[in-house]
Amino acid sequence: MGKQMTEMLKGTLEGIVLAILSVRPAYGYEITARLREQGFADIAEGTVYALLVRIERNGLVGVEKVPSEKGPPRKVYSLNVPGREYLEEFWTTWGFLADRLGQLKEEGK
Amino acid sequence: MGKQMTEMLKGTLEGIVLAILSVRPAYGYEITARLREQGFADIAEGTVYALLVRIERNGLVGVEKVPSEKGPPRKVYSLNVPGREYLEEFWTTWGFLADRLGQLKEEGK
DNA sequence: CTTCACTACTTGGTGATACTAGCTACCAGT
DNA sequence: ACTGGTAGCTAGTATCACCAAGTAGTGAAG
Repeated sequence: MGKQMTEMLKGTLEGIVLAILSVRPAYGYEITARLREQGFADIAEGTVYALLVRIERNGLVGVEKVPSEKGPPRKVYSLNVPGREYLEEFWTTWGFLADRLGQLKEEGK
Repeated sequence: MGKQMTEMLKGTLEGIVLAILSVRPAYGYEITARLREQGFADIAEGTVYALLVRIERNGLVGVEKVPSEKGPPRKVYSLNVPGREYLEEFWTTWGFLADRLGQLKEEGK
């Protein structure tokens, strides 16, 4: 997309990935692919991997190495309890923001 | 609020301010006050001023200096044509993101 | 008349985040 | 041997909001 999307993703991409992981565990390459399918066509692979390292370091996910038939072993991430709490906070924050924005959009027309 | 909100505001605060200006021209101090009323209690003044400088530099707004009875002269910003186009793009981008997030939230429960 | 409070704008430095642009490595098919 | 798909990693860059402090003007309180 463009610069606007890039900036908007700051702060939300983390929540998006956590939300994906809340459905079921997944590994980086898979998450990137799913994002692309969902319309986030130009999210760089490197971005996702860096984000995964970060949320692991912050203790929001657990990791398990699983061998793959095609290529190097996968690092499968799964949301843990602190991760779920963090995701809840994310939805609250997002809800507040979406409310304000929705209101502003109404006023603007 | 917290770190999540800070990060989420990146990219959206600009749109929020442009949306405020799309209703009618305003100056920095006024915009800050209005944001606080609207629930963005802890947006730093410096942040708003820096943002205004940026959108002026990017040619999205016009500026007019207006004397004030109380304090230094006000710099009144008004949205120009490129600014309105940019705001349109912002709403499109926001709409896309809000859609995806809404869908993800559904799947997650 | 000096201090305080409110109005109004400015500036330098910091931290967090996504992007760019590469790289390593494993496997299958041509 | 080479290509393409799978899978993960890294260094450097740009952008953005925040923090902290400062500059100025006005009016009211002491």
